[in-house]
Amino acid sequence: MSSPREIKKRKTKKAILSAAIELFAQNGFEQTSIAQLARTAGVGKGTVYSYFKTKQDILQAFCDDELEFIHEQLANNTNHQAPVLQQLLTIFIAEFKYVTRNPEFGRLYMQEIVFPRKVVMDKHQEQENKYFEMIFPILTRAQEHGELRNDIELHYLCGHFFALYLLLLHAWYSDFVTTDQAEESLSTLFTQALTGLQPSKVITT
Amino acid sequence: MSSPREIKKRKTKKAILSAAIELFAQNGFEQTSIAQLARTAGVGKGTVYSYFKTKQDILQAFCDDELEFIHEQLANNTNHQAPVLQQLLTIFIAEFKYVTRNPEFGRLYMQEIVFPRKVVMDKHQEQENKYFEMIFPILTRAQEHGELRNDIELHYLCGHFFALYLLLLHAWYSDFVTTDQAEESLSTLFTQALTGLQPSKVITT
DNA sequence: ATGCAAAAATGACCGCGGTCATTTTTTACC
DNA sequence: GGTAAAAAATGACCGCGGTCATTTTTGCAT
Repeated sequence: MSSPREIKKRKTKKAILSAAIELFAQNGFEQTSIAQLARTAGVGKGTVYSYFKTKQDILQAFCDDELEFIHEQLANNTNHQAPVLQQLLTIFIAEFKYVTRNPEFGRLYMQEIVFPRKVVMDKHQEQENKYFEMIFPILTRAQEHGELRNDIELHYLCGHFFALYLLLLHAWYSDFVTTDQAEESLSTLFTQALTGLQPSKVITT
Repeated sequence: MSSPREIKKRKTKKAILSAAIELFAQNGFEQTSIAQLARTAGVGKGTVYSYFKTKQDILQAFCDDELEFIHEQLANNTNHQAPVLQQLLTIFIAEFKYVTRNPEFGRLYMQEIVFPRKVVMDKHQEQENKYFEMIFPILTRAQEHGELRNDIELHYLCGHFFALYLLLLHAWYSDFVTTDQAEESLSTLFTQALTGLQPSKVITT
């Protein structure tokens, strides 16, 4: 699998991605043309399109890589003894910070993640599974510890928290909450979701 | 406000929107060019852009109008005595059905609603307020009836349900749930959100 | 080394969304 | 009705994302 051909291809792909990172960061996504990107990467315009289907895909590939790195970081540094609320907050806020660091990238990235085109579904499924793999263990442990109901399917449980994370991002992009307020808001939402939206008629211990 | 000029402008705008509806429905959004749209509407290409900032805005205007109509319909036909779960389900499923009828439109529409560009923020705020105006009364009544906790701010309460609605759309666009399963899934999610994700140590009545 | 087929790179080319200087239409005033 | 200023309509034009027939490079058998 490491024929000289493959090696060169990988190098070219890296070159394109490096050029993309540099130019996107410097001039923004929309303001960077493929021609310019190709020139910076030292390849022809057509070459770019033999490595990436669309301009979007270039951004997607970059963001996916970065996020994967962050997830690995988190996975290794998570305190599995901490309350589930704390663990999830840490993960989602880290992701939030990353996604909103460059609002333009984040917007385009999330648009594609949440409402994917059929074209990129395969990549998307794969990414989603990685996501589950990160969250599921935390939720399972929490279920075992009695922190979470175990009559709720893991996908649903995961969905609730993901949904609130999406809500936070929506609120941020709509200027309802600032970056400073993000953690507090998400914490409130998570807590409310845990305790339930309807009044409990009795005292909870 | 009804000077002959205004009247003609409205007529032109209608013509453009009508052409858009026809062509978008017939050939899809991406496959419809502004030149073609302008020809069908019987105006010049530039004229289209003096009525709408971007191609996206045309779709947005169309969807907004339609959804407003649906909301009015619902507002008049809602049974305010029904359980809050039922009322919310009716509204969100109606909206879901509409948004997913044409997956391509729905995707582009939701992408813009959930992660708006700064450019269209004004329109967006306005739309969001209309949304609150529809949901708030239901939630307030539910709070008064003791169906919902009244120590949760209305925006947050609204957010929880909206978040789960977004999750449903995400799941649908990711092929996790089919249209048939939508209502059941959303019902499950809403119920879980109401009762809470953590075990209640006691009996709820 | 040489020839040759497969793979990779290329840039001219296309139709598109969007702009803007110019033209056409409308309005208001005498 | 004449006319000048304001408003609206227009399409040639631009740079873009994306395609594809052609050229260049590569890997391999001789």
